[in-house]
Amino acid sequence: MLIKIDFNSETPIYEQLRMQIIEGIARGLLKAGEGLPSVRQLAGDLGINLHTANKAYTQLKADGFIHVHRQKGVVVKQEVRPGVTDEFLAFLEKQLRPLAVEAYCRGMRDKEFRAVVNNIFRLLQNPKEE
Amino acid sequence: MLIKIDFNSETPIYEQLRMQIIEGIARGLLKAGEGLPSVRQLAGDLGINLHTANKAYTQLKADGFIHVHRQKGVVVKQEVRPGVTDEFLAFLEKQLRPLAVEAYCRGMRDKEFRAVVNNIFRLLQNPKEE
Amino acid sequence: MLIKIDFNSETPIYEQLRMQIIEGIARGLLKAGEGLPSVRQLAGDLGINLHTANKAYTQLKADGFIHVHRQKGVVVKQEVRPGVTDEFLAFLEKQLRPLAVEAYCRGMRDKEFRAVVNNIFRLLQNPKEE
Amino acid sequence: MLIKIDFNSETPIYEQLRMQIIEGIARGLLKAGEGLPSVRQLAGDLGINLHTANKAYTQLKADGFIHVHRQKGVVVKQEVRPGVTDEFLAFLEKQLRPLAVEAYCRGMRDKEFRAVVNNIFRLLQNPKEE
DNA sequence: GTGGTCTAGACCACG
DNA sequence: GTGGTCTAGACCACC
Repeated sequence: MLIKIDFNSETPIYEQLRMQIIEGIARGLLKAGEGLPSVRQLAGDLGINLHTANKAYTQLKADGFIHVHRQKGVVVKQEVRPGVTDEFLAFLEKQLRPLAVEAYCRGMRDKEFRAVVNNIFRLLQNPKEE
Repeated sequence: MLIKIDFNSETPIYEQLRMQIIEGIARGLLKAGEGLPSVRQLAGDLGINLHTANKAYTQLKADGFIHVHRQKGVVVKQEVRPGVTDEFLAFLEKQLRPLAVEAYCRGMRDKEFRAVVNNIFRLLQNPKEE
Repeated sequence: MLIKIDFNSETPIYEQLRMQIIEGIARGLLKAGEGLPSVRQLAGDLGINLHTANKAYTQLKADGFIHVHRQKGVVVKQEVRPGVTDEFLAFLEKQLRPLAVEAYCRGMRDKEFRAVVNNIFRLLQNPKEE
Repeated sequence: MLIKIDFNSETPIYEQLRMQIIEGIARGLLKAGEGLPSVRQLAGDLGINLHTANKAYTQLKADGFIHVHRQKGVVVKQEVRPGVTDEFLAFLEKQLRPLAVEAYCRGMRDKEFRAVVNNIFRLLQNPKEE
């Protein structure tokens, strides 16, 4: 899977990294059991610091998306994913609201907003590369 | 309109302030021409720093939501808002994607995700206080 | 509350820090809402690096023991604690087993082992300093 | 006796190996004088590195659990084990404390904690396989 | 070779 | 002043 970092983005590098790996898992580009590059290699390939790459992995590990195999290295987990907790729903609503508000204020209505959402989900369910 | 600041939130205070005022305008709680409290008063009421309140107002002014009237003080603008530009659509998609991805990865499907979106919009279109 | 770091210990500094703060909360030495020193001050006082202190705080935050108040700084949380999840029970059993095994092998029996456990719990329920 | 390695575990392989052999001795599955597989065979069977298997044996030898017989190979020792020294008690208390603290903080009380301990000991005293 | 830990110095946004 | 992020260089244990 190809990972791209936007060094000008406001979102931290380790966060971009984290999200793209999660997206890879969600879309099936990264399959359960598949190995991921080592922190050193990943950092080298992307031209970022070892610790930054490590931070992304550490969080993914804490969230149960990946785990470290003593021989295979870093690997995509197959078992339980976090799931849709009430906590997550609250988080989602909180994150979504400002976006919806600004969209509404610019004249966008729910129908158009949902269209954007649908586009994203269609992409997620489509396993081939963009 | 009542404004509430969450001091434990990760989102900066000035940002919370800004969003709540925009939301007030969107929902019609703040009408065009209506006066807003001065920076000093707002800061005092909410128990926040002067600079912080000022930052929110400055940005709202730059975005064309409010303007400063020589006599009435800070008032809500009546003119048209920026509208749904292609730029905004791209921005929206970029912000929405990581949320959708994580939701999807946790087992949420488009239907459930849209339900959350609908909830928010229903609230926006309902002019009475929550 | 007084915190002491053993620089010769095998357990990482940030882990010692984390455990002592959790212990402080458990024993009631740190009460809900109480403020904790800033990372910089804590690091300075203990003679450790800023990042090491930060790592402890970051994990405590992720586990819901503390949170960052935008004005008061780092604060002990009052709300929900992690709770006794099945995950934690499995973790506990896994950690406990090697200790029990070695104790058993040295001739210790369950009664004596429980005595040690009871001692620790008695200390926890006793709010005054050791 | 059957040995199982968890390659995803945080505890090093050689440590898992060591603990399982000690547990085997404790439970009477491995009797005094009984022969153990050679380093080569053990490593081959478990699919681990030679050094790793060797490290476990070396430590077991140093701790007086096994010894190398010129002809029989690696055998379980029959002599007495170190016993419950004050040193070991201190060690035990130090290891147990963080576990008890976290458990307590999650709402677990001594009774429940002891129940977990009892489970482990019951297993140890039961000579048949799990 | 790997990941984990610690240190150090720098910049930025927030209040 | 605070916490958050990024970079850098070093050491260690494990395999």
